[in-house]
Amino acid sequence: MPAPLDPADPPVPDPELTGPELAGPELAGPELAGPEAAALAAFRAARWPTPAVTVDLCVFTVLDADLKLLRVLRDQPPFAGAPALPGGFLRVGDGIDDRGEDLDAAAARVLAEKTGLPDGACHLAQLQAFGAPQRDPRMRVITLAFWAVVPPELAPLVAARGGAAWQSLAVQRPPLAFDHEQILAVALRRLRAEAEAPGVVGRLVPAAFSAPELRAALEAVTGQAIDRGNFHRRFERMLEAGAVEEAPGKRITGRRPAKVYRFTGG
Amino acid sequence: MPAPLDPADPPVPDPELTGPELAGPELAGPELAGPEAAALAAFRAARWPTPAVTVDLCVFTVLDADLKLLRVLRDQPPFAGAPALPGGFLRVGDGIDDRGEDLDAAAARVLAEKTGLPDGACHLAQLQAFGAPQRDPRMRVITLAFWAVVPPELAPLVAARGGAAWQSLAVQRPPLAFDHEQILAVALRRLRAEAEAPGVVGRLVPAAFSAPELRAALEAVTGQAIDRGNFHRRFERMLEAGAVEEAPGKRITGRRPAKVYRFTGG
DNA sequence: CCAAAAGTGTTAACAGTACACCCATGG
DNA sequence: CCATGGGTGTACTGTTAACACTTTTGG
Repeated sequence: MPAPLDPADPPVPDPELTGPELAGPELAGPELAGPEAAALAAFRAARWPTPAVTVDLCVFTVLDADLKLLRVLRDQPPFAGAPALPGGFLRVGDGIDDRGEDLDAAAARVLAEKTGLPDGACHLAQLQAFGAPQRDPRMRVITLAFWAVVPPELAPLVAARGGAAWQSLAVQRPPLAFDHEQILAVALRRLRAEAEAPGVVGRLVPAAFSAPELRAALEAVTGQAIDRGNFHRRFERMLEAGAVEEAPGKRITGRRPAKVYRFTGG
Repeated sequence: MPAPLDPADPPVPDPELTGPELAGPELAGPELAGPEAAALAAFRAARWPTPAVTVDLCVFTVLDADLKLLRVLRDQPPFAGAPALPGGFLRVGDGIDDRGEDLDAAAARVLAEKTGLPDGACHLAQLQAFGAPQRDPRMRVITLAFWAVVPPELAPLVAARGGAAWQSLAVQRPPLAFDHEQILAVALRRLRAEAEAPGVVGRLVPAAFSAPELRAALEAVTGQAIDRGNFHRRFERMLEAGAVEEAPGKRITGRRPAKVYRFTGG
């Protein structure tokens, strides 16, 4: 079971994260009148035990026809030294007046923190929640898992930042900490299922790409070979549908050069 | 945005739900020694603001070739009197020694509470988390949405219990409270995508069913007509694959009786 | 010229669509 | 006997898989 908790792991109470406790009665009242006010105050005064909520990211990219995952190395126990998914706490504010950030915004923020990439450059979508009671040995932590795809041209930029690095998924590797292997398995299924969806397939290759490059990227993602001829016809359909268009230039590979294309915004 | 909170809505602090606050330093230490103990204690002592976490269910059934949703009526503001998805709080225990229940277990428990149905009789799977900051006007609440399919033969049993009732999705209806319409939309997409998956299709019809009944159920779920002849061939493939088998008896409908089948456990 | 990779074509099998037809039953 | 609906067949179409062939390049 995982909690990213990242570099500034547990014992560093970020002033932005720590605030007044959740729903203290003395914080109860914003501006509300009528019969609802009583119910509101009572609702907030009742203290349910609440779990810690984190966001974990499965960030993928395809480099050199090889599917890679962004991983950090934990510097705190538990699992100190082990690789893990990048993640962070969901910002909740005080829960009453300051409601904190949306789930998607939290994922985008963590992604930006770990990669330094501008928002919108990557595909980012929610996977599901993971919350087995013992998934974090320290306390009850529920994580909202997201998956993301970073365009190959941007991938080298993220490695420069501290901690994070690209790990090939095609080779033997040490297991991820917590239940992150389980999360990765679900994310991989989702990535494969949606590899050809608009918004995803466009991030598997550079902005300008050749048909063989796209085929190789899809092969890297799905893990199985794609017939060249059959793929070419699928690609021609994408051309006719207007999903891709020819781009200027040619791809020089040492042998016969290939035409280059780009995905159309629309 | 939603928080089910259900009959026993906010101001009734369930003794099973309320416990010591999360991660008080005085609760820090179970049995752990070595250098990890310090980090553990520090981690637990640091208090992050945590959101309330609930579980909301989109429970479907097909009755009389009509797709229906299980809904409750709220008896507390906000949205008093409005229909809503059944739901409840995730049990977390104290988060340290008592870790509470798994997410799937929470969903199964809420489903059992609202329907009285035995576990395993229904298909139940996680959808995703919904947590827009203002989805509940009272405070920050994150809900883990699940979707479920109840076999038609068991559906009449649930209406007997308090509050919950089946609402047809084919007719005009008042909107659900909070963001439950948004959750329902996602759940419907998922139901339609997985309607023919094993474990789902078997819950759309009674244990003994005729081919036309299954066709009608799928039509009710997807909302569009299915050709009889084409469906028959698909059904024959299911027969040959061993997914379904003939059952004794005939379906007497007033016209020509139809053969009855049942889904095979394997 | 040759190897390698890009690009093109051919074919069979299969699944989906649309529609026509027969058969069994209750009234 | 007849209307209704269960059950069956057929022709057309589009997609996929498998594989052979041609073209273009660098060495």
